[in-house]
Amino acid sequence: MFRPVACGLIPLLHRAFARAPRSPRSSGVERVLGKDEVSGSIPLVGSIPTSWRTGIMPILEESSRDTPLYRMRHSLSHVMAQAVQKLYPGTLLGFGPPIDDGFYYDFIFPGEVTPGEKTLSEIEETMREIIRERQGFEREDLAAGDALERIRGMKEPHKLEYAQELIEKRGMDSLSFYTNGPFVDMCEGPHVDNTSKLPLDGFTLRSVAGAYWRGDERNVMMTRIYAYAYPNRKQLRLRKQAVQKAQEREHRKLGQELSLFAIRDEVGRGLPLWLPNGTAIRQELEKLADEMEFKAGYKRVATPHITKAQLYRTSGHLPLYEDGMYPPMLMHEEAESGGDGGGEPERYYLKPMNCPHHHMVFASEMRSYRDLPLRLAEYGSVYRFEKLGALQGLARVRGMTMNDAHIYTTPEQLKDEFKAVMEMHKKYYELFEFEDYFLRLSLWDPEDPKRRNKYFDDPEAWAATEKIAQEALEELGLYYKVSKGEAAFYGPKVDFQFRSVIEKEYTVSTNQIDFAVPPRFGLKYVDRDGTEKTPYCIHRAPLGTHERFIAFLVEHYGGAFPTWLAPVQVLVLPISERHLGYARKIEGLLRQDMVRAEVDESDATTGKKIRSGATRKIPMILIVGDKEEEAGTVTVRRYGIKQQENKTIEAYLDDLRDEIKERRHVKAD
RNA sequence: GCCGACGUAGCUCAGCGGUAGAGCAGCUGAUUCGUAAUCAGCAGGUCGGCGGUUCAAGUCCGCCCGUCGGCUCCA
Repeated sequence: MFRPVACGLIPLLHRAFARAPRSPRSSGVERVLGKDEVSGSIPLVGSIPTSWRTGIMPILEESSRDTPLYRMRHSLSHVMAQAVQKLYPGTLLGFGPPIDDGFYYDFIFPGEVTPGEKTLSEIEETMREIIRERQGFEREDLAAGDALERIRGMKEPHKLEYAQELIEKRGMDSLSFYTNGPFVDMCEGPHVDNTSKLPLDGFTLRSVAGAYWRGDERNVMMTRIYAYAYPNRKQLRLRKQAVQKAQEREHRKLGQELSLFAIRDEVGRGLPLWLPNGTAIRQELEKLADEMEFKAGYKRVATPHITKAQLYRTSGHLPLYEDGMYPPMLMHEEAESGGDGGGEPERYYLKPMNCPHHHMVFASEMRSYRDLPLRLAEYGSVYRFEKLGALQGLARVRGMTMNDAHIYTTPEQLKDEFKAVMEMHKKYYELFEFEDYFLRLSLWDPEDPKRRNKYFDDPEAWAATEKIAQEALEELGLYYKVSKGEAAFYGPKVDFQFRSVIEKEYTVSTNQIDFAVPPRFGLKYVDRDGTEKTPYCIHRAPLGTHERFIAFLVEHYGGAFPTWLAPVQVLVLPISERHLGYARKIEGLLRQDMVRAEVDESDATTGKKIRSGATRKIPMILIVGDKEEEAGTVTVRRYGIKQQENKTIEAYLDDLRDEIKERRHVKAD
């Protein structure tokens, strides 16, 4: 929804872990794509079809740009540009592509004019006038030189810049132009043949946003106008309704309604307070990770929140990520270690990642090949100074606690360990019943000028580790998308990409190979032959961070958690005051079983108490009145399920224990 | 950080130059109730903050802070 359909690129979406045919050998680097190719979207309604949900490997060929929907949206974007230039003469153009639910166009408005959302309806009206004029779209292909001449005449500097790039860097020998009415745009097309084909009531201008030219903050800030566009009013309305419905599941909204977390400016932006309900979920996740990691041979460690600068110089993080770190605390009482004796104060940083500390744990004693693989795990809290405008509820924060671990391996063990981590992800994802996500294999891009200094320049090591990561995916039969230039600075990685209900894409989990940092720390193990060797390191976080992971869980379950995860698992509901004693007795039994239970002690009516429990999405309400008290039973009313059950207390407790222990999902009606 | 929109009670919102309102939540009382809202009362707001215009400012203007939507970055 947010990304333009880029030109000439074949988007691939792979539903990982799908029970689909093994990915053919030809998948992978042969299919390396540009780093920003389309990723489609959850098709709320009428978007470009993808198989995000169906598990079939979708390949949107270039021809998919030539759908009626695409043409319609693209042509509407030209109509919008024409309308804007009519209303605000002198407005310059950027890009104006169709997107998954409509289109946008980037503009630079002249002088003091900065249209806000109030002017959108005016632009919309002008667009409708243009559509009614029944303008024809005419295509014209010009040879490179003539094309440049034409664009110079159009006085569109950004179009010119792009045209020059197409000709000089990409070697195109001609460019195409589309004319409709008085409006001419350099554009690849295709378009509808006449504006009369455009739906007068199928589009609406949605928002005004700033956008840097070509997405680079060093460039000029343009004004982007977004629009929804569908073939007719009904589909447009469906889209708007779907967006509204999605917002009801948004973790920020549910987080407040369910009292999971709070972000207070008094504490700091991006620094969430975990309320008791949210903390219960964190504890359950930590229990789960403890169990999973213990069984897989991981060892728990615990490391401090602040550390001397030298550690991050050694790791290589400081020069690369200092902007992303909280500024240092200067300790004037201590001379800087690793300094030149010039009396500089010691600098301590809040840790932005756990790996350097884990490397120090590795280095704390002599290691033998017999110690490997050594798997060090920690739910570690880290702090990153994310940009103000980037913060987003729990999904992007400045303080977070990560399901982190570092696995030190010999070269021979690397692939198997990497695969074992993938398998662990699979177990987790099956447990949560996640389905809508895809894997992204992120590789080195030595050509990327913006990041040339980011990477360790060791082509051989990159090639070797990228091969291992790719083979691991292939051998597991996983689908994935390749993204050049998205690797970590220390090695290739596989990211697990999810979309939030408001269709933002996030990395939730990650599995990374690191060949670069262990040598910088001088990490060694003594091999079988008595020589010292440097281990590889795997960084992995299947449960990501509590913050982002829980944000996704909230949206995934719409706030209605399975019993094992629910902040309040059982609400005991006495019919009247005389049943309070019995209700409290049951609550006590549940508490002794470590079940998060409450009694509704209000004097509201039964209907009101049920409503209030249901509003809190508590998985089970136990109704206890005369019948139950006499028979020693409870009446179980599950969230979202009409059919009630009456059970003895003992039977209920047994069933509940099993359900929680097995972390079962119980489907609503 | 940048561009735009928006900030009224714990929550959802009305009021848009002339004495701050509603519903829900909260508290008190009555009610003791069998499956998604019992009734009544009370309390709750320097209308985000600071300046300005005006006889008079939630209401108009400016700056700041915050929230949301984008751009960028990332777990």
